[in-house]
Amino acid sequence: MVEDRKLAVLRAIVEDYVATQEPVGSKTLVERHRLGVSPATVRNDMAALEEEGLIAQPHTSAGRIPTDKGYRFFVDRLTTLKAMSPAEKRAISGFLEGAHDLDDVVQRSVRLLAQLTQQVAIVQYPSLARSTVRHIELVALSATRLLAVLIVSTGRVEQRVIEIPVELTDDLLSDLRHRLNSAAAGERIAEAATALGALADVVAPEASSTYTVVVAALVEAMSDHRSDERVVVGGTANLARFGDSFELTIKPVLEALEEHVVLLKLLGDATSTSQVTVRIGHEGPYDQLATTSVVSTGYGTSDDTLAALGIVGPTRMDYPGSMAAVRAVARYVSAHLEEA
Amino acid sequence: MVEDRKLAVLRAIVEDYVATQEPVGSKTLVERHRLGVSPATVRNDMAALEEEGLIAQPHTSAGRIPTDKGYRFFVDRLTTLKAMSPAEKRAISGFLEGAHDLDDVVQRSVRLLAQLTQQVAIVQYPSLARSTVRHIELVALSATRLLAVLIVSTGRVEQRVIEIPVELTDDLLSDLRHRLNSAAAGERIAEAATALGALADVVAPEASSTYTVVVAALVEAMSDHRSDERVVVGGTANLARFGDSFELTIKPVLEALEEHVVLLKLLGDATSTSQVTVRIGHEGPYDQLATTSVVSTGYGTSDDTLAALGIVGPTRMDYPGSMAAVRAVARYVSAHLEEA
DNA sequence: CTTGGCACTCCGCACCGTTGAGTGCCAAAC
DNA sequence: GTTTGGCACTCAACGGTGCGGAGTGCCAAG
Repeated sequence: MVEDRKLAVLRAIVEDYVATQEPVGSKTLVERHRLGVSPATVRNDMAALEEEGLIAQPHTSAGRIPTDKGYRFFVDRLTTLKAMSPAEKRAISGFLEGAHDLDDVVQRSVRLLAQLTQQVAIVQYPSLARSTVRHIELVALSATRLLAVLIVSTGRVEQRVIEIPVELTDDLLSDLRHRLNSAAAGERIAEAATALGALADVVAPEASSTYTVVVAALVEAMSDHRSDERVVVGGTANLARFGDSFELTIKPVLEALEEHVVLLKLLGDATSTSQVTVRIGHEGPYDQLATTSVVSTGYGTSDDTLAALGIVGPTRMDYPGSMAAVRAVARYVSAHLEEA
Repeated sequence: MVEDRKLAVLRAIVEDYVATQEPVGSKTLVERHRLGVSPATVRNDMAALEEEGLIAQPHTSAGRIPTDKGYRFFVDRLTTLKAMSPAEKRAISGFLEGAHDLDDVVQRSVRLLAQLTQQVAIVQYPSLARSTVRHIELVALSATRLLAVLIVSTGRVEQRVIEIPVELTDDLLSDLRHRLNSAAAGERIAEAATALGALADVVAPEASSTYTVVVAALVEAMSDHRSDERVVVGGTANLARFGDSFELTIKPVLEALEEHVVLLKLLGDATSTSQVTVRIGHEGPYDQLATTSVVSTGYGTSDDTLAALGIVGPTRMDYPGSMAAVRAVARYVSAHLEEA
């Protein structure tokens, strides 16, 4: 009974603080939420909550704000994920509707997520490593230059321009094309790479040098993890709502957003789970981002998560709303990728 | 003689203000620049410059700062574009070296430009409309689904998944592929689109429905101006150096950077000229960006400018340096595109 | 366990004089 | 005619001071 009220108080503090961005005192609390008890009682509860490290006072004669631990508790125990309203659902699927390009899908997802959550959104490109080869195309640019194009199931396209040691003939080219595709098409990237390597023996000796460079370039493209590191950011303008000190809060975030490596680390383990993950303040790996939280999740086909997406915002954020939005967008994007 | 000194004073004011971000007074001015006259003389000159609207005082007992008109004068008449140092040149070409992808090139250019100028950098993707068709590829996904891939000279790749009304055969596919490529390959996008349309008659009647949908999809992809609107932004963290009021200066810029349409308007006419264009403060189309300037230029092959790139920063910026960097990067990127 | 009362703390704000950089103007010097 | 030193004036920035009020902790009574 008493314990229940304490949690209600914690919830009320979190909600109020998130809404007003100001430390919340006992009086305002009983006014805004029908707690049915007096401010004095609430004060006692607050003292207990502070004892447990769930809330804190910025200074003696101020109201309380939740600590990271308090938010954690709130997220883990006091939150049920809001479902999206039908209108929101329509908005989401409508927003993704017109995209025919992978770039398009990613770009739209970022905007969508940023708009829904009013935070900074991050979307990682689907990992090359976990997708399958759709097609390999070879285009002759000149007698000794070749463009190799690798088209992957998610819609990603990798290209390489290759210098060929001998002159190309149409026959050689179509033979090569055929061999490459029958070996690799439909395979997952890793298998495709080994399959291509294994082909080396079967080739007529006069073509083998050409073959070698082409395969090498393709394998290189397949194992190019740079492309896994591709990440898109949006909604930076939402940082304006922080209201916080620019130097202390916004600058580090902007800097982090510039560094894709950092972003990937922020999205972190989310890549490999379809659960929504929340990382609050100091729980993250960067001290400079001690006042920011990350809400992220993996997305991809039903079999497999391909990449992660999420949002970055102040620890003082609307967790239920953000989590719901992140989950919803991930689902819709996954569905969209599935059908394409 | 006297006129000359007045201009020297203007130049000194601009340079000092850019360096210190603080209004500059007559005394500091004679100390830092060897003007060979007394502060009182400088004060007279300043009064004259203020009369002409080239400088202004934020308040009565403060130093002077250049007006937009003052910067304009400085840029037009007092600036000679610094050449890049050999070290910088090496850095630039080295930075672009490893890029094999168009995405890569664009991405690297943005970072490069942001780093060189310490400002926010913007790079527009090469316009589809002004490039030529390199190759068209058709990949059968299933009996009635087809992936059409359009590869363009700049390295851009457009894809469309197409539902086919009748079952596909290998023969039909390779016939189609051959016809499409011989009609379109090497042509500029606009010509290619019409050439494809004109082919309609030549096709065997049983294939004509397939032909129609494929051509329609390709023409649609070619005339898709969304892709011309693609723009990449980098160096947002450099906004931190503004030191200016967040709400008044940084927020509007962040908002503008979110809107690609706005960005394209900012780059503006630069697309069609290889000259470096400077737009100072209120000269731009957005009132909210009255305290920011844009330095931009077109880039592309030697025959043709394909797109624009540039930087956005406070009106109080290092114009000679920024202009030199923008010009240099544009040149190197152009060269890089040329050879690929 | 809850509540009203009360003394206490301390932030935020407004007010205020001081300081100093910078100006404009003028009369003398070049 | 230009340049210069001198001088009075202006005004933002800064540090100190003094409330007012929100919020607390504690205690004794319900």
